Amino acid sequence: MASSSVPRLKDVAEKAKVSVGAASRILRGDQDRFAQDTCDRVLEAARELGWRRNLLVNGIQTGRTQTVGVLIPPYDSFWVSILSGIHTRLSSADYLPITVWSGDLKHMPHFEADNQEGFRTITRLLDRRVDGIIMWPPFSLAYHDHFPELRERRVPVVVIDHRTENPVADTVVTNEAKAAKAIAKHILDLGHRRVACISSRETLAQSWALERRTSFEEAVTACGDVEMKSWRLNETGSNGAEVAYELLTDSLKPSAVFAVTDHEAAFVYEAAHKLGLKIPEDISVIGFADLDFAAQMSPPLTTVRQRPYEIGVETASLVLSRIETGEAVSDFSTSKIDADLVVRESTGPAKDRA
Amino acid sequence: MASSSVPRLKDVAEKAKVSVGAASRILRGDQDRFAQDTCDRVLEAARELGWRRNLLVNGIQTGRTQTVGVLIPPYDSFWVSILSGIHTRLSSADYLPITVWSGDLKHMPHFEADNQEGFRTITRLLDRRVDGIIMWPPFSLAYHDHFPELRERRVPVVVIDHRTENPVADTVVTNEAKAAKAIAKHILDLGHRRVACISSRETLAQSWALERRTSFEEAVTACGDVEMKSWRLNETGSNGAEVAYELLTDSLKPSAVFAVTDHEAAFVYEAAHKLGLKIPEDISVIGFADLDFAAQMSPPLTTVRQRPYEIGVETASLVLSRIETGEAVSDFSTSKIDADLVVRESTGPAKDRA
DNA sequence: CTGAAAGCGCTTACAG
DNA sequence: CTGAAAGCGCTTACAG
Repeated sequence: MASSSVPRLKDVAEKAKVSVGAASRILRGDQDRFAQDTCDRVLEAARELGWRRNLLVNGIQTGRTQTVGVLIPPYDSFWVSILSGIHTRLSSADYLPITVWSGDLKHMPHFEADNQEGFRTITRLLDRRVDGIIMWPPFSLAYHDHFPELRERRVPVVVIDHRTENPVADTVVTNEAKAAKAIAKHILDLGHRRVACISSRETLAQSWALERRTSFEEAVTACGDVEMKSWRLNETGSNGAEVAYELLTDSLKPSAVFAVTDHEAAFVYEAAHKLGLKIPEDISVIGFADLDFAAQMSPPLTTVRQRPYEIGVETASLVLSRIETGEAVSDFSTSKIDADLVVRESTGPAKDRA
Repeated sequence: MASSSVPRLKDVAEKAKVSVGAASRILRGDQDRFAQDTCDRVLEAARELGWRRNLLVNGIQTGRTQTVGVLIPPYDSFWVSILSGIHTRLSSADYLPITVWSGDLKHMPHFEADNQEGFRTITRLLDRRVDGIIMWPPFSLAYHDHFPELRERRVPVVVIDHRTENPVADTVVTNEAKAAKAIAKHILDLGHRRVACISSRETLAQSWALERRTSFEEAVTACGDVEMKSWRLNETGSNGAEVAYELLTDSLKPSAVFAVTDHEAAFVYEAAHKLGLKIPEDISVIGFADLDFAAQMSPPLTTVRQRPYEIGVETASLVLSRIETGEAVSDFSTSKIDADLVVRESTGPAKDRA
């Protein structure tokens, strides 16, 4: 039957017949300094009124809001798991994430359409005084562009899957080189010597794709007698099916294809189906990420299982420790998380060794 | 080269040689009352210092933080699209979502393990003074349980896909009855007369499943000469494959199965495959939701496409308008969003009409 | 046209 | 052991 909606500390203090200061101290646990009896009265009053500290006040007093801005959309199961790791880790430290992503998820490329827009989004978060920010590649670009203005806010930023020449933030990535070697070994061990790679668009926001492809190329060509050739999608990423088709019908006549993510692997499946090529009898296909649909494909896709949940946890831990330290950093760190080859049924021995 | 990290209004005022009050008014756009020259100085100073209003202060002064708590995990593509709709709508009103979900997404049932935990989560949001809350069913249960304590906070709550006898919040749901009729009509038109339904667990948090199944049963049995029987999963939802198997081998010998979501439909596919039953030749299967994998199944699944993005937008609009109005509501509303039958290849004519 | 003052809800030295 | 006062960053009647 309380008439005022939200009880103030003043109400508690009055009810317990103590000063606001005393009430504040007692409710913060500073109980040694007060008479048992006083403490009881205050605690009881607070309970009865249902008083809860206004965390916003803490925010303006300490400069810490215990919130972290998270600029990652649930693009696919990889990013969803990353988000899961972030949320869990943040939650365990009693931090809350504030997430921003607008636009229909079906048209994800929009997320990188406009660095100006990205900057505005980052600014909105900063206006809310988030203690730190975690972002995926497209926003990292916007951040990089506006770094001079943003740096003065001294808000730690951790970026996932995005590396640049002059890093302006801590970074967490998958250990691409190591994974590439494992894939190359798997393919070469099966006897494949004509190898294709289908990459994604390799836009600025996809430095991971660039690195993944080149790491793979290096690892494969380290073995002398291999022919290999790489393809990539167009600017908008709309021609996956065509590129896959082109690749399979190329004069190289590849017996194995490495797709930079499972998404591209799906295009290869599609094209192979159209061409009447059997997987893995005619063509071996290997993906990357182990997205939720990979095991369901027919045949089940051989791929590299990244550790998105771990990436999320690691990323969150990194921001939290940067927040903790509170110092402006100049030497940004890079954490590399391993990934594991998962051999399923889309890869098999090369029939010919022409 | 600013030495102090974040500029205060005081700094701006000093730089522009005006009082803090004047600076505040000018920066809020109250420029008519001030000399053009003064305005320019203040605006310029603010720009140079990179001053940005501390939104937390607004929060404590007005009692409005322009944030909405969102208790929805990205469980599957249905919920992801809902989140997308919510984020977009909220963003357009310059509100920001604060999302909470912990626990590994792989073990989603945890979300409903503990209403006490759910209550604590809601409380954490409230402590941050969110202006409103949107939640999915498992949290709705926690909210319902603790409604008496929570009501005093006067924070509007909108619940998705959860209906109870005594609603304690506005609700947005799919128009189950209408969808059920469309499905029933489709199945009956194809000549099926022995119909099975596989529901989910139908826990308290799955009132939608209960309603969906019963709506379907009603719609089907409205046609006189039909035999129908329903199954549902066990408490933990772990026996989908077995239930599907059981259903297909039941003495009913159903020629069509309606699965309460595409997830259950996938179990039916699996069981049919094991039994050597062809879809749709031997058994027609129809799902619900049109999840991201539905069109990829073989054969592509006939299902009901819900409108999650629209549900998200509608839900967000509802909280926003409740926040706007600011009054405690007693007559909670229920919005029903339509869903559309998508006929693909998993349903076909009944061969026999025994 | 502009400033001084009180206030939002709470915390924390500083007195007593 | 407890209270009065100043302060966090900003806003807004109220004076002048």
